[in-house]
Amino acid sequence: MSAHKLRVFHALQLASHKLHKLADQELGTATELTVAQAAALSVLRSESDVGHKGATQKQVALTLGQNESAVTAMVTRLVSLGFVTRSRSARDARSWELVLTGEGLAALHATRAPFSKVNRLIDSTLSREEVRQLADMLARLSAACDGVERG
Amino acid sequence: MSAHKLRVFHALQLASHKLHKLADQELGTATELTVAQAAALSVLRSESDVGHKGATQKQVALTLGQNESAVTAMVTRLVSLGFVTRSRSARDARSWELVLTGEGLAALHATRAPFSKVNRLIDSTLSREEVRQLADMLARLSAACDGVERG
DNA sequence: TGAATATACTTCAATAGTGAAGTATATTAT
DNA sequence: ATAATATACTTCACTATTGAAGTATATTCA
Repeated sequence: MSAHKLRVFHALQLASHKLHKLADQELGTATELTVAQAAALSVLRSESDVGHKGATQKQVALTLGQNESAVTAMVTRLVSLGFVTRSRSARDARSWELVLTGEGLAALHATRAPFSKVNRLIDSTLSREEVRQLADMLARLSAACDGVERG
Repeated sequence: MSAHKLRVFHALQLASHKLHKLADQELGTATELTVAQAAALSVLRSESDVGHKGATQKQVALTLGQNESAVTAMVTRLVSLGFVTRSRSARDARSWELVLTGEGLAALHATRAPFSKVNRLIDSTLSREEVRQLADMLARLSAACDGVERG
């Protein structure tokens, strides 16, 4: 009985890894970004859209479920690539205000086409209804993981 | 419409990452293995069970969807931890025969309890039928990725 | 107000993976 | 048999992440 659930965990890790690798290969030929970089930039885009102010590294870490040290390293790379600016927050001198540059936004747009190749693969594998169910289950699993920290 | 599929891809990466991190935390306190190491060892156990001979690095790489260079590094770590032996194959002098040691098998067994905590989280989030469907969809997505290499 | 505590970030060593270029052994075709 | 090619693995530089320990700034409470 345990083997059954272990299989789900392993199946999730395997599918995630293979799709990630495939997506990185598609991005590699067509864009200047990796999957991980695109994820970070898209968080900055959402956060900036909402508040007009830049996001903090803490916000990015929470959204992506990562440690703050991972975000420090990622943002350092993105800044040196010219896709993000990092300036001290006026409200809190401990935190940074991260803002997408024009180049960052353009690079993020350029990921749409290669990502759509991955989308087509998913579409050719799962029905529309299955995609909906999958997204729902995955969101619930993510939320369940968040609950563990506190509970 | 594209955003919908992108969400599934991101949801998969996020859930996978969070569950992986959680599982590593559970393993960390209770075992000598990481999730990635347990995955590699469990491939060796299956392959050994079948043929009585050790698996090759190529077999591990194919099973886990990884590059051979990743497996080289992983096996080096597992050998230095004493969980795997690596000896030249009699049939093919290019390849290694990888075999689980007693300690490796014991370490793998010790992961069962911490992994079952992750299982319980999955069980408390998804119904039995949903777990079945999820595993099925993930297996199909993995297979679809494999098909891309050739097609 | 000042001391204790919490928060935002950084640094470091380590694991884990990629992809490109290389070595050594096998296999295939001429 | 040998030349061309394929395969199994290695090495290297790099991205990406963790977790522990540290710094600097905020917040809270006595």
